Amino acid sequence: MSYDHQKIEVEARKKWAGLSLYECNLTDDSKEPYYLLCEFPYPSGDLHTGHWYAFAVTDIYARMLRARGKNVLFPIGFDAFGLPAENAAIRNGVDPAKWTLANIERMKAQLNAMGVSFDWSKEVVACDPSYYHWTQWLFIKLFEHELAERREAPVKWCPKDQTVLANEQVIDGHCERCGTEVEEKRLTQWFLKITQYAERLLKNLETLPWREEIKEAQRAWIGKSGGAYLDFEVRAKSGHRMSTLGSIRVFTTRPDTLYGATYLVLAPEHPLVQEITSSKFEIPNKDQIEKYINETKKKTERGRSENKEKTGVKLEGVVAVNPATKEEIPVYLADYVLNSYGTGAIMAVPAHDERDYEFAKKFDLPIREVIEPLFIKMIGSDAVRPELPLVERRAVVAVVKHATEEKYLVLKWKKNDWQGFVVGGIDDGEDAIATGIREVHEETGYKHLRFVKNIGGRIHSQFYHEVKQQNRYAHFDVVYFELIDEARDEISEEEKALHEVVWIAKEEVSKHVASDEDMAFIWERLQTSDLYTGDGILSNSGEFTGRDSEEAMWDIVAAVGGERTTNYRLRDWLVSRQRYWGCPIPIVYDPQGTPHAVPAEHLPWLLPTDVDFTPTGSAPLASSMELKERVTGLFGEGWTPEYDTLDTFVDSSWYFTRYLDPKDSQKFSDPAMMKKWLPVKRYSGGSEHTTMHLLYARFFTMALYDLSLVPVEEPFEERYNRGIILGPDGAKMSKSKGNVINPDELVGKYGADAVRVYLAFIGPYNEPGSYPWNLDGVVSTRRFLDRVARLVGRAEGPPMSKHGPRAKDIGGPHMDVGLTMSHIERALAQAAKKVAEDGDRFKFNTGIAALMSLLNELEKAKQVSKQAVRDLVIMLAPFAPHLAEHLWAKLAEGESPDASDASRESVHQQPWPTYEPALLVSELATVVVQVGGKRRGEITLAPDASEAEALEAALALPAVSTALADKQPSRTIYVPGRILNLVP
RNA sequence: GCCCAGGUGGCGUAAUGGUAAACGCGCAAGAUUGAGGUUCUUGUGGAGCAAUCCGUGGAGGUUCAAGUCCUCUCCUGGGCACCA
Repeated sequence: MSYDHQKIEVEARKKWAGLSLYECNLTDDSKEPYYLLCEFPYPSGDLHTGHWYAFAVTDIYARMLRARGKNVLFPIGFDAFGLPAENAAIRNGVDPAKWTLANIERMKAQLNAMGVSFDWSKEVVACDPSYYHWTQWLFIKLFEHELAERREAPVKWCPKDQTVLANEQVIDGHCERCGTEVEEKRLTQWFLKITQYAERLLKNLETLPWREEIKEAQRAWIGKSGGAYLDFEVRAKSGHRMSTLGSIRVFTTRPDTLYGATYLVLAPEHPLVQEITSSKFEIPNKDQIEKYINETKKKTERGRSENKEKTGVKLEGVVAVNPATKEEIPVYLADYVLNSYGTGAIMAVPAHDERDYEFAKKFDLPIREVIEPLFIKMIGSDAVRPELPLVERRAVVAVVKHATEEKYLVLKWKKNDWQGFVVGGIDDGEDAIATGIREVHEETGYKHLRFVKNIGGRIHSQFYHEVKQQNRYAHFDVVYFELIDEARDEISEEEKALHEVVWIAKEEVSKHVASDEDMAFIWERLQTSDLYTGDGILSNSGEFTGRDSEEAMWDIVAAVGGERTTNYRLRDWLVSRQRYWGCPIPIVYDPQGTPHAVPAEHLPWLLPTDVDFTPTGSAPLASSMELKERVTGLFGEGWTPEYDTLDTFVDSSWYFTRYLDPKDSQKFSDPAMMKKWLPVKRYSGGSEHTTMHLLYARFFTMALYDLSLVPVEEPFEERYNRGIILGPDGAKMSKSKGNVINPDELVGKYGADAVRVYLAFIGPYNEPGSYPWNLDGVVSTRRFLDRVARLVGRAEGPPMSKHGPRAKDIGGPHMDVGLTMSHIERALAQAAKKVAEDGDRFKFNTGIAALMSLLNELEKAKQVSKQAVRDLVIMLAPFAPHLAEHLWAKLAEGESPDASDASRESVHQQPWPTYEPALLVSELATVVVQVGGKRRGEITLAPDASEAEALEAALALPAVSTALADKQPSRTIYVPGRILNLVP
């Protein structure tokens, strides 16, 4: 027997509509407030699986919290400005407003069909003038406090469509609509100064109880790096002499490598480039430079980084002076340097930076090593012993290649298992090559070596020398030899006893030297390049040579008059959009072109409707006569409107405050309600909003907090990112793959409740995983709901009022043996606890599992009290709201209506089942008996049985005595109610 | 390349350091049924007749005891990415 989901869904919704169950009374102080928030959707018109997952599952928690006595605010609205409406207008000539509002109506109906308990009385719609009135008002507040400003910035421009493109409309550097190559154009645009808040946005993350990965993503996005500004004098040729032209300021995180800076690189957009090329100075390759700058302009910043091959051009006739070495070094333009980060200029240190290295190799620039690696052994038997002094030694590592084969010489030390290349101390007056030859001869007998090269510079190593029993601080030269022939002298017995000489094939060497960090480093360096990007000991660095690079870094900055500073990857937030369907920027310009905020009495600053959407090369609002006339009428001749609209992320940066006072025409929100309800207790959303939306909303709140407009600095106390639902094939759902599951179809077939329960049951909600959609899963959750319906059908027992006897008091003679009423009571208590607790952690999958277990117990019982079934239905109600409502009514059939329950007509008004805490402690516990950690049996005891009792019971088990072989355990570990481990 | 999160039956997954696989799907056998479906019962990690042994990506380690803690490693997913 199966319930008729379509019928009961319609009936339930009819009932709820009459009761206004979900409307939150914001001013009710009798209950604890709980603000549960879902990201408001874009009204695309279709509710897809992702929406179901986002809203239906979060709704379970909203309903659960209401049952548990909280005053729950669970609002919803629409993020209704945005590109799709405008695209529809361009394609089909429909009015974006009409298109959007029609979609909203359709989505509302779909949302209600999910059985979601949103409080529609708080609804906000971002494109409604009553909402964007306050988006504009808040923007003006930011403008008045100089947190919004105008600046020139590039936009992506499609020359064929004559239109500005949003970043997401640029596919691989081409226009998504016509495929034309995208160009960059500079326009004066509005920015919000989020960078001023970079440090606070970063700092506050420490105190937010969010998942580490969400915080980490935000940290990466903010991208803080400490470093210094250093100034390089620039000289250029004028006539026959070089004369000073000024200085170039660079930003570097590695001022310790300054002595290795062998050239400078400027971003092609760097202001000095313009200055130099247009000045009287002689730049022989001016044409070449201009050509390069133009080529760069065509590329988007993205395109510049996609082409990994380094490009650039030398600024001929210009040199810079390295402030440390006083050397003249060349200056290049290259697009691997971005004008928007740091100062748009870098000092290039090819020996210690990967990108500079690549560039230097390509343009044949000098590579000067100034950092030598230092290895300090921290673990193992050769770890430095802190109590002993360090003994410094000059030494050599000799890497020797076999004469005829691709094999390398490795020594295996017998005493301590160490293996590596030949190592030896340099004697007085000896050079590294001679030392290498001598050591190889002494230790291996080979006598004909050909010196090939030094590998990199010196390396330094601190370790404990086990044979010599002292701490060593060795400074190694690394020399590479090839064997000329295999001629070999006999080696001394003494050396033979120390180590074994082996030849290792090239591929195997890394395995043999892996255990020793410096040997592994040497081998790696021989195989690849002489690039080293780590810290270490300074070399070739004048007075700083020999010092630790990290420790000497700020002294070097001071010595050249540099300035310590911090840089952020985060850029100011560009909010101007050359679009129609967005919030108009409430700014007008006076005849001199100075921007002024539209006075508050003229807000909302309405979006004009007489607009031509056909792309003409200027912003759509520029075509509105009404807007022009409005401005002239209000402010006078010569005044002009701002034609850009705001990024939709601005709309969504404050909507959660509007829910607290959605209809207010006097202020953006109510201060008392904000004080009571903010921050949002739990914010449920998608991981795609981890950086942009979440960071923007945090910035907005922080800025408004500073302006005393909101009472909290951080808007969201908890943030839960949901996983994603994949297609049945395990791939991301997409129309082109044909693996899209349409929820409507399943809802029609199995009912909204079965789909809700399935989505909740599929896995933990708040983990970043992804779950393939499995059709059988919906069938199985429907089966579970059918079983509950059947159980209600056979429920018996005396009618129970709220104040009547609890189930345990009415046990009586018809109980099944072993399934006493108290057994059922226990099962109910455990479920009530677990479902609530798992709900708090958004682990609805195990919550449902607990309900299924409870159902299994109730089904096993021959007689089930109505009270027990009622409790089950109440706990099921958040998951399957329609069915629970139906079953609740069925359970009440034939009972005389109790006056005191008039307000509890719906199952969704019922309190969560309560239970005696004592019921959670079972009478008997199964204790596992282990012998030596292996399971040998189990005993059943009272949960608080003593160790002696447990031991006695355990020793009575044959398997235990066999395993003990009649010996007494030397030790016993007893965890009451869990385990008894006997250690022989 | 760098950073983060994960790897557990045929599948989704569950396990405060304490019986690995709860709950469900699938599968198998049986009961009910005129048949199919539904429903119900039982079984279901691997090897073995059994006692028992082996099992949480792999290799080590800590512990009386490790899926869980530590080290290394491989794989998958996500974020960032020429950010100086």
